[in-house]
Amino acid sequence: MPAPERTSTEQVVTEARRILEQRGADGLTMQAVASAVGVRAPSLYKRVAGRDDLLRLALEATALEVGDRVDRALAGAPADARGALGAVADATREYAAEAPVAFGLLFGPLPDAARPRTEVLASASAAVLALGRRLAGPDHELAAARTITAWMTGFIGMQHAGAFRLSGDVEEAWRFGVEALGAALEARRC
Amino acid sequence: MPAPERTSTEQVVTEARRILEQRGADGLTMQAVASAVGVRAPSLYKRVAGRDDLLRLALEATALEVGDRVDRALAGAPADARGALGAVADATREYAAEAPVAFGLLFGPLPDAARPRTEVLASASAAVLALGRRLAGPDHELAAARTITAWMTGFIGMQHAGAFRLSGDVEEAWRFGVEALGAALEARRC
DNA sequence: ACCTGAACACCGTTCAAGT
DNA sequence: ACCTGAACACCGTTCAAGT
Repeated sequence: MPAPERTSTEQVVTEARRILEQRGADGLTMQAVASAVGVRAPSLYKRVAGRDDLLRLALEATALEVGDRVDRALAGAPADARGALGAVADATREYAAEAPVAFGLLFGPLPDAARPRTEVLASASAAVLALGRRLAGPDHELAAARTITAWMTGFIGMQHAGAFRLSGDVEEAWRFGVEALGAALEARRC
Repeated sequence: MPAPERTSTEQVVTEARRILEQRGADGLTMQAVASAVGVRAPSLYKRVAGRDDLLRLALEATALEVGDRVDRALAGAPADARGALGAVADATREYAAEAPVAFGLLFGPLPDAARPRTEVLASASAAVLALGRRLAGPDHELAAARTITAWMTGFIGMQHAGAFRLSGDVEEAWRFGVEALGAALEARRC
């Protein structure tokens, strides 16, 4: 005797991401998600293996969206490599401002079951890898891409953690970093 | 009628940090800490306001220890600014390897009550501020310090999140970043 | 003054029973 | 085939009662 589906994995993940941003990581409970999609908590286990699995799906969706945003920003970016770096960095930072909780969790300490799979992270950062090659040349493409990603995610994390609250111009520090990194990576090209 | 103290705030925080690293953030429960220090969970509320408050104390202790390590590394570092940057970066990364969970949480999304106070983060990063001045000069000291901290914490976070798992030499990427940043920041001095 | 057991509201998760 | 209520083990937190 079939029973009608009252929700879908997609809707479950969408609501999970909304709740994550609105109520924080602690607010992401199975009951909150269930009530948002109109079922009871046990029904969610037909769609996901558990809370950590649901968190992983939410974070992977976030990672893929970051990748999309970066791709789109690159399409409309200046032709020079340093201009492209600025476009990638700004697009990433803008996205992070829209989904700060998920973005912050992406590179933080997580239970294994909640950790985004490496392939998903890799596919989401393919554009940054190409940017590393444009800036620093093929010999240093991976190291350059990692330097860029590390700086961006670190800066954004510090900003949302309030580490910049006391003083100084955050925008200026961001532009300073973009320009310093762009110059440094180009100088390493061989 | 006084009752003897069976534990202390210091011991509670020490055990909380140990449990945090051994069992992860989810493993840090009031009951686990209470049993480690030899009392029942409700007794912990004589020492801390709640779980988030205890987490904050643990993270602040971690931040101060990072600062100590960096200070000591600087004392034995080469006299040139770029050598000092390498010493600071390596000391930070070594400490993060010893306490990856706490270090990763430090700049991640946290409930307000668990977030380390800005003054504590600032005092722990005073040495990096001085390093920023040595590298980039007084006009850019804050922006340079933020660039350094952002890159270090981002890199370390990515490493522990497993973002580097697939390929490439992580050590090479780290040294590449240190050298690129050192050169870039020195070039901005005026 | 600190510690405790008992209690409360809430979790994640399992599972037999419904349709 | 999916959904549900009931149940279980576990949380954080409060508080009256013990010493």
